Amino acid sequence: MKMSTKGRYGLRAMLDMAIHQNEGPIAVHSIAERQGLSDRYLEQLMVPLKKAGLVKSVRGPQGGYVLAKEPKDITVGEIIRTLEGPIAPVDCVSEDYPEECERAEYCVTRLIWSKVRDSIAEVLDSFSLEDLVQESRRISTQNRYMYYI
Amino acid sequence: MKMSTKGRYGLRAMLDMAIHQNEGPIAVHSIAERQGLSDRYLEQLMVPLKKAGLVKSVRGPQGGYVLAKEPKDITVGEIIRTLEGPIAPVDCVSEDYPEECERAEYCVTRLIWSKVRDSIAEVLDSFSLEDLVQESRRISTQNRYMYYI
DNA sequence: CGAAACCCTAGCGCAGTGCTAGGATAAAGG
DNA sequence: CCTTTATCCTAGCACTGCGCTAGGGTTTCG
Repeated sequence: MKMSTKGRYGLRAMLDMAIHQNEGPIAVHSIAERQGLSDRYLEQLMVPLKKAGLVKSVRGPQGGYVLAKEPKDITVGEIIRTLEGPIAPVDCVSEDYPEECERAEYCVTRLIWSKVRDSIAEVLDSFSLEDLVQESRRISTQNRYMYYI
Repeated sequence: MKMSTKGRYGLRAMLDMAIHQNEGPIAVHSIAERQGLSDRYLEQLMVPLKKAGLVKSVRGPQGGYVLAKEPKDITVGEIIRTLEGPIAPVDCVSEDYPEECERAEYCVTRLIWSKVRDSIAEVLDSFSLEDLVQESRRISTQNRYMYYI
């Protein structure tokens, strides 16, 4: 039941972009530097994010990535699903195309997994990037007006 | 964010034992047969369950495993934690010994992960084996009094 | 004594993770 | 035009854990 670095790094990158939203396109290497991540690896995570319509890219010098929507319209759930796939503690209760076994109809444990899935989704969908930016500001102003993520 | 077969098979085995609780010690191979699992593999899952005090073993012929507590006193959460380890979508919010990085204090995304952890734990801890047995009976009586899991 | 069960350890193929690497392509600035 | 700066695209690779299989050893009942 572990989240991979894809979801974690991706969320941090998206939050970083939301915080620096008014600074024009942001290069991957500058996000990676601030976040202490490999830029070549982070680069790869931007591909699905772009495909999903969460970010837009600008090529060439002074290029980089921009959020494709307002932070308030991007939920954590969207980001995680884009990078980690549909939420599913087990395949038979996947949000997309659950691979139900022949016992599914009578499966009691399956009820548990679907409740777990829903509770995870509920948390992830209840937070927008905007919420995280505000929370970040709140924490940071308590610490010499520095932005930490 | 996937549960491994350890937790899934283990929970099914425990539920199977709860359903056949009044039949004395239950051999691993009979559980495996009913559940369609490899008995040698299931055998290995019994080791941590025994260590955790969830089941007791009886050796020799007519031996097998018995629940060490009443089904109502065994939660799904206990079983899953025993087989999958502490609940933790990421290591820095593990229930046991979170490996906090130096940014933990100011980390906004960490707040999300801790809420995810809590919501998972809340679901898993709210169900006992007794609950599942009853649910199983309810479903099964709708289907010719057969026990499905 | 022998069969039936639990117990213990080792190994192994497979898939996914978390990168690194080498380039190709586009665009802005001189 | 040409260099620089960035995104884009593909490949590969070490490592880890998963999901078993296998070969025994040990206890206990009839």
